[in-house]
Amino acid sequence: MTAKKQLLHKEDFIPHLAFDSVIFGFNGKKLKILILEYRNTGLFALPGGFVRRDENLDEAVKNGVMERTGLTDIYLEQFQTFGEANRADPEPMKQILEMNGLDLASHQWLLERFISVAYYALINFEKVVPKPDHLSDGIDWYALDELPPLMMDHQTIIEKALETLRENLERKLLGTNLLPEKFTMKELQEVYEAIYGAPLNRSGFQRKMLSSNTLVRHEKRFSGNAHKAPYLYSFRPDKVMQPMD
Amino acid sequence: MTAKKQLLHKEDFIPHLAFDSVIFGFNGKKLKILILEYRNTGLFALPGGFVRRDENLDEAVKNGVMERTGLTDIYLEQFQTFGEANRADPEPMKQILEMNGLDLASHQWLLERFISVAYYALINFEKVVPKPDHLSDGIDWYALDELPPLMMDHQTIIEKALETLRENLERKLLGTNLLPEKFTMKELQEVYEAIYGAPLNRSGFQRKMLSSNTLVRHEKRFSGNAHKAPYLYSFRPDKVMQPMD
DNA sequence: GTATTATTGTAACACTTTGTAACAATAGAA
DNA sequence: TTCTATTGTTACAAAGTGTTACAATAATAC
Repeated sequence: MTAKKQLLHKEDFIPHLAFDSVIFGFNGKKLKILILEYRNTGLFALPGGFVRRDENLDEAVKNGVMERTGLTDIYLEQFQTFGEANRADPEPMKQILEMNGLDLASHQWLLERFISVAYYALINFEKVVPKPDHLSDGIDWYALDELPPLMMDHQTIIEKALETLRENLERKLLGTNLLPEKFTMKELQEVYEAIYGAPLNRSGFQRKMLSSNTLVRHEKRFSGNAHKAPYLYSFRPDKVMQPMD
Repeated sequence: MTAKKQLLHKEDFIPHLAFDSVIFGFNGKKLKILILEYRNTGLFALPGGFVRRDENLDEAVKNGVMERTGLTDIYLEQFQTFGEANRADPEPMKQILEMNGLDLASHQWLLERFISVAYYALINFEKVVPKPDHLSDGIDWYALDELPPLMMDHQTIIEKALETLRENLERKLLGTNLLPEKFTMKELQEVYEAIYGAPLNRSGFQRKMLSSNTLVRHEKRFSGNAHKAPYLYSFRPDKVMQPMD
């Protein structure tokens, strides 16, 4: 057997503090989330990480999400900190360390209690090439209604993320971040419907969007189908709320 | 000189983790906040504290706010975690420790970086008897536009708290928590105006509140003044959102 | 008693927003 | 040329909002 590796040095990180990220993408039909699968354990979890001793919390999360998605410039929003004393069972983490051939003694700190600051991210589905982290061998998109059983309180974290996303959708024009630069009114409506989980009235939706003075109309898009071609739109950049301000 | 005391034992608490509370009260005219003044330092700060190693985060905050206000059953809501690497300057904390005659070596951990989870509380102004904590000799109500200069990023924390309170005011019927059990329509309107910082239309406010089906009308209140007596109202308990769920 | 004053509850009106259905325009296929 | 699916826009009713007006009324002054 090879010597056990050390990967996460205790002295580099703030102890007992972690972050988790709920990374939303929209594939044209459904709202999806990136989920990690840990090597040989059958354990699924949200992408997360730890905060270096001299690193801003926001930066740590930004870096973590960048590494998983390959994207810079990501819409990221902190939504809640989870601090129940018993939110983590150390057993699964122990399994993960063992399966990765890591030295248990020097990674003991990972089995202790963690307070986790949770963020959600909105990304353009088409641009992402998901990449597993050091401890996992799989990362994949899962629809909200087809999630695997998740570690710890990650199911709760996702539910809270979705709740916050719904509350902020219109106020912060979050639709932008889930769509390509230019999109049709129908595509925009489908994003809204995927997030709300309910159909919206086509006419009313169009009227509200147009009257909100947040869209710029561009050329039509000819899809090759036998019907009237829709206009393309983009969001007025000055109307879109920036992340983390 | 007496031997230096030890008050906060490092081993009892989660390191690098704190909480701060923005405790709102309404005195009938203005929205106010509880601010601590540290002994002989001229330093002002939000009431806060640390989390014991086996204690739920929410519980730690609840206990902290209970100690400052003397109230149980407080409306508390977590709204943001502040994790900038440089949010704290260790000097003021050093001063506070010295002025309290505390042993610097054993309290060294208090001078390190802290991530702070911020909560706001809404309380019935009349019922509170504010009590300073161990390190401070003063605690007082300050109107939002008359705050003293505050330590660290506490001014930012207050602004964010107010922003969140405004966003949640109607959706979560937060007005209840700042008023006595029974109140007049005018008093309710004054709470809203204090939070929004802007006057509201009397007739429209009344109509909206009554049509929202969230108020119960009780007997009139005769104030002894020469005009029509207003009805008293209370919120329908089943309509009021509970804290922390 | 009666008049007076300040405040409250409610109605009235215009105006805006929203829900819903309808209709004309149009890109491609038959 | 006709047909089909989808889109942009209009029309109309219903609901909601901003504003003004007015009647009701609790205490005081006379």
